[in-house]
Order: sequence, then structure tokens, then C-alpha cells
Amino acid sequence: MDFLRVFKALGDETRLRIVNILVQSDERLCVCEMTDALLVPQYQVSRHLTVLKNVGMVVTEREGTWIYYSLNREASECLNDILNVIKKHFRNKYVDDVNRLNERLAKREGGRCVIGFALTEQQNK
Amino acid sequence: MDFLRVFKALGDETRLRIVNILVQSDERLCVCEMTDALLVPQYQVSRHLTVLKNVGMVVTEREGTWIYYSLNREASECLNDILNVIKKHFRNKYVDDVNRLNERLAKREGGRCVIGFALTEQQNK
DNA sequence: AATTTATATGCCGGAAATCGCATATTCAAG
DNA sequence: CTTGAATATGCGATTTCCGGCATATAAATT
Repeated sequence: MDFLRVFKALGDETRLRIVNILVQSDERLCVCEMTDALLVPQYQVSRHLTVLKNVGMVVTEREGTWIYYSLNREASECLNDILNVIKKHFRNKYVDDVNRLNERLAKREGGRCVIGFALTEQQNK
Repeated sequence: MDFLRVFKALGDETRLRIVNILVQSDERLCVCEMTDALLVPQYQVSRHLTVLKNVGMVVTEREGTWIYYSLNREASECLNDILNVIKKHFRNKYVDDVNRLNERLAKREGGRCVIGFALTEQQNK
């Protein structure tokens, strides 16, 4: 675990918001759910997730067309400590992101995302 | 305390090394001591310290020509948590920096830096 | 095989950060 | 008030990072 690269990764606001919704919800999330929660273009979410993955902070899990991202809790104790600091101190930061995420998660069926971008067409495709 | 700016600050290796020797030694340090410990040009150390100060991570204390920098432990609980994570997990990273720092601190008199750059002229002034 | 849907990526321009060098500032001492 | 020592800073050049747009990939469905 390269701490320097971890801090570099957390030094971008979009990536910090991504990590935040992952750590606050403690759920695996697919790209379209994050896109709706953060109100950021899909290609940006995807790009930043690639950075987080290269650093080793998140892992992926494919289910058909959907790809679920979750925090890499088995990576190292240090990463977990950092994530816990974020979880503890970010409760009242980026609350709108978390609220939008919860609305989105309420539309899951059987614990899975089933609507994709059906409801939100604002990601200029 | 702006977490994003803190992570940005920690996302540079020289600044991370500065914070590390501050947190490992738990001492106030002057610029020339850090310069000798990190083997980095004086103007770089000074520049990066300005960044850390603007973020609120360090505070200064002047004594004559010398300026001592120390971690801002009263800033916020969150910053302290982050610093403690660094202290805990960086024990075996940048060990050379810490060793050189300890050699330098051994030359203090009455808890104060008294030699400046007298011994090391490698900072191309 | 063609289409649709979710996700990823190549390319470019602009903004921001960093470095190296020189020089400026600040304080103390003679 | 000049000198010397410790620290800070203005500037130009280089690099690195990020956004926007278009398009590509991959899997499922028909």
C-alpha cells in the first residue's frame, strides 16, 4: 500500500466524494448509482474509479453489464484506519451526496441495481 | 479544517516526509534541521512548509533568526486522527529521514538549534 | 448479428502544481 | 549601518492533473 498515492488519490474532490459515499453507505455501488448520487458525468466517475482502483483502494465485481465497486477492506490496516477517519469525520460533509444515494439505493431490487440510467438522462450521453 | 486541502497537502512526497519527521519526533523543528534530515534544498523545504501552514497543519514560533515549525495539535480532532495514522504506520517508512534528523537533533544545545547550516553546505546557496 | 445498456478510454486543451535559480526579507551581532 | 546567517519569495519553465467530448468495449436481449 503506497500511502503517498493514497493521499494523492484523496486530494481530488470528486474522488473524495466517491470514497465518502462508499464508506458512509458501507455498500457496494455501481457506476450509475454513484453518477446519480454525485451529479457528475458518468465518464468522470468512471475515470476517478479507475484511479482509486489502481491505488488499491477499491475492488470491482461484475454482474452482467453492471460493475460494482466496493472499498478494499482487506488491503491493509493503514488504509482501513484512513477510511475510518473519513467515515467518522465526514458524517456532516457532502450530506446531499449521501441523501441522493439513499434515494437511489431504495430503488434496488434484491440488493441489486436494476434501473441503470433510466430515470436520469442528465449524463449527456 | 478543510479535509480536501489536507489530503492535497499530504499528496506531495516532500510534504509527506516533512509531516513524517514532525510526527515521529514529536518535536518542533527549524528549517535548517529539516533541510539536513530530508536532503532537499532549503527553498523547497520552506515552500512546502508554507503550504502546510496555509492549510493549518503546522504552526510557527520564532526565536531570533530561527523559525520553529510544529504540528498544529489544537487544530481539530480530525487532523489529529490523520496524524496519528501517519505516526502509527510510517514507523518503517522514510527511516533514513528520521535517522538523519536524530543525528541533527543530538547537536542541539538546551533544546535549541545552534548550528544552522554550519556543517552542511550542500544546500547550494 | 444487430441493438441496447452500462462502463471504459483515447485525445486534446487548459489549469494547476512543482522545481530550479536567483534574490529578497528578517533578525542578530559587531 | 554594514555584515552574516536563517528563512522566504518572485519568476520562468516544465510537468502533471483534470475536464470535456467523442467513441470504444463488453455483456445482455431480441
